[in-house]
Amino acid sequence: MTMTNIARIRVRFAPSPTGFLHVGGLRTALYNYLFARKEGGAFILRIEDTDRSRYVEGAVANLIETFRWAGLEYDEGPSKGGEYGPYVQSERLDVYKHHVEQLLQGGTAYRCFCPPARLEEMRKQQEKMKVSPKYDRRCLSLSQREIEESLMNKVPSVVRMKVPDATAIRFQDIIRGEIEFASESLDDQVLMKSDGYPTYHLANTVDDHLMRITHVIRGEEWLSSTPKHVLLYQSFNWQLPVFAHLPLLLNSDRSKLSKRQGDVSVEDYRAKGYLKEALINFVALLGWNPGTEQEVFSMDELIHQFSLDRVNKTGAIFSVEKLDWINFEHLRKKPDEEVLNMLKNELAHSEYNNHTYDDAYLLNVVRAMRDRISFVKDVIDKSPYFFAPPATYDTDVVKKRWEKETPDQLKILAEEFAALENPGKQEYEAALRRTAERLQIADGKLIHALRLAVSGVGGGPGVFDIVFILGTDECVKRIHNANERIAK
RNA sequence: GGCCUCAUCGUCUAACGGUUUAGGACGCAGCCCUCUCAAGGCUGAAAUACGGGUUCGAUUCCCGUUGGGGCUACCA
Repeated sequence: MTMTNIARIRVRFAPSPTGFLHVGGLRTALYNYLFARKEGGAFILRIEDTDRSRYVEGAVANLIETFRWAGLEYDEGPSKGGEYGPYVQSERLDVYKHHVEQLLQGGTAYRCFCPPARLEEMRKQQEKMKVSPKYDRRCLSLSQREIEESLMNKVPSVVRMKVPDATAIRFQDIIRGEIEFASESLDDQVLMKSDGYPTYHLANTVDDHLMRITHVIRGEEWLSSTPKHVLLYQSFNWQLPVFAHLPLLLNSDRSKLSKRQGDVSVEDYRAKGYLKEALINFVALLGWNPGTEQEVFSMDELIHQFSLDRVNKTGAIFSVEKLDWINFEHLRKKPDEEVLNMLKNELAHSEYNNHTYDDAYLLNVVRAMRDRISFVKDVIDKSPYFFAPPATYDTDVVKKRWEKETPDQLKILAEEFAALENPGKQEYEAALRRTAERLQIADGKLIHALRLAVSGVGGGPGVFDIVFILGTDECVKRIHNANERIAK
């Protein structure tokens, strides 16, 4: 029996449904997930759709599907439910209304009837005078009667937070230590918009409290809004959660990771053929490391080793070279049969989708190619000759390896192959070496010519592996083809 | 501009005042292996932004400079 009465750890990922899940979002979600699983806590998904103008149809379904693909299973959230739902903010409007009312009563918030045009004009003036744009609190001095009158006349209004004067707002961040803001630097933030929807600041803090969130783990872009949230917690007299602001993911020029400079959505990487294990592994390492030299992790290993105090502070550039290597590492760990299934799926979506290949054949192809690829679809791209006879012959290789006596030599080799009975890889090799000796040419010369004839290219698995996989008949056919089509 | 924040190889990072000629990984180059291409093995080039302190001793602590980033909406 321990003396601690610390509540069960609860964390959340709270995206707004404005499009596809960003890799930065994936990392934030992952750290939340890893932390929850490591600590035996709960991982909650909450949709922050309070900006109706940016809402994208289908974004939530897409997000949920991406989570499912990535293996980020949430304990509470949309289409799953939970004790503290609903988990979609647009379904919680009455909750926010109620809480804003409370703030109004308590005097830590006030109504503002200023038209947008006035605010804009004011902001322009302030910028011109090089002072930081802030609301001038004109509506703070409205009398009760004036407020009621405007309300009655249905003058559009918002509710603003009343930031206290001359106060230092301090909070602890697990990753960054103590952070302090002067209240003067804070604007009287809008909490409730004129359309009746809350702003992020209000909805987010109210929900975090109501949903018993213990740790707020989010991107660094929220660091400067945190004092506003702290103020809100204080106004409600609520206990502060623990904050952890994650370093940002950056473009190669060190600006905040964005579109226009390459792929940023998880879907893009999924479509390119990256394994979910690789993407997860890679983003986990962007801002965190276990302190050992291990670089390749399964999800379970990440869960066991993850800890927030090994998250670092510097933004990390998302560069794909290492991701490719990690993908290769994860791919090579998969059993042949699993790669086979992925290959069949790739074939179904390739130009060879009207051919059928039997599993035993494809399994041989997989075994021959697995060390040579980073992506399953590379099997098709790098060795199309396993799926159709060569359509062309690499001209550089032809120039280097194809001589005028080559066709005759290959013809003899083909006859030699044809005479073999149920040959294996070794028998093909023996036959070739025998032939080379008989013709008094170097083994290599015949090998290279054979490779070109059956595959059309100069690289790939061992040539006897290729020949064995293709089979005698196919190879003989291809040799004759090559002899006819390669002129020199 | 203001506020906040960050600063080790090209990139991801290790080092929590001394065991450091600053370690690992990706990428890059070379060599070995080899029928080619890979994989694998070995080797190499490559970093503490700058300037002051503190200390017997600073990558590590403090201050400043510079540079980067975030925020500065009735967006999240």
